[in-house]
Amino acid sequence: MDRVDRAILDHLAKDSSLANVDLADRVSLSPSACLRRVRALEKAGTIRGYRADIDPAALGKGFEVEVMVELTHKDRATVETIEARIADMDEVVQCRRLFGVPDYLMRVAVADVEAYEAFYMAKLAELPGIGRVTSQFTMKLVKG
Amino acid sequence: MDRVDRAILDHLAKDSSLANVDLADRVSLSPSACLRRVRALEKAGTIRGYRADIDPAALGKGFEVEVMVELTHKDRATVETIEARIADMDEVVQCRRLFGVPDYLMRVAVADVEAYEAFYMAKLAELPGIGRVTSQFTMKLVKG
DNA sequence: GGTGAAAGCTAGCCGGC
DNA sequence: GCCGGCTAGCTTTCACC
Repeated sequence: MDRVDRAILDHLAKDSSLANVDLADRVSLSPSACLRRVRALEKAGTIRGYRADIDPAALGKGFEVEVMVELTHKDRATVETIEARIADMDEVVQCRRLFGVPDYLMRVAVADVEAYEAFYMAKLAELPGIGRVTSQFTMKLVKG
Repeated sequence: MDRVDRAILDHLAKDSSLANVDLADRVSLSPSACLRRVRALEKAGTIRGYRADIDPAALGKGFEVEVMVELTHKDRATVETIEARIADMDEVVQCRRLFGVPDYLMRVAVADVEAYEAFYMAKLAELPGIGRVTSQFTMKLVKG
């Protein structure tokens, strides 16, 4: 893991459709040496895979909401039930259980406000042991 | 945008290193027809690009913290200064200004707890107009 | 780490439905 | 208008230096 490896990772993180010959050129290496490093990084698990970056709006997920959830009951059975059902919800992009308050921080992606309201009433509010739920819409994406 | 397009997006989102011939096979299309659809999706902006998925730990960013920030002063000058400086911080993976409380929700990635403490004291707490800051470590990534 | 040759893939052009 | 087959050109990938 040296300067060249980091340069390779940097380029591939931005654009993995880059041909190996071009990548080799940018990191000042021969194509074969470059490819060997890339394969080694894949094998070591440093490169976990290659993904297409899809516009969320095209999948009806252009509307993102940050949701903070607090529980009224935190017994094991309730927590396990909630988490299993959350993991099954297509609208939930990410969900983490925190150490402090709130208990859960999740990101929900749907088509629009109506879709969010439907999700909230039909799915989120129906979960057992759910207490205060705060849904936050982002005013500005400062970074990321 | 039909069933086949969605299948293509689904496959490429999971693994974009898939060769066009194999992708064509999985969506039951000829390679040429499949490639035409992929190029059309790229041109339309539905596929925004291709990225390598890098293990954060390999880049010294294996320790993630959710940070909620409230401001004491929300005048325009303060907000603009804060946001410009936050956008420049390598440790900040994502930062969004919310409509409600807290004012900012951000995700910070560093090597370990010590690195986070250093970031907190040297950079975050030094920003102008900063009020209550809550740093939350995630107990469990339920989804995402 | 670099060089060269073989295999594989992409991508444009054609006809067909 | 969209799909499938074919060929040309380039890229990946391997053995060897």
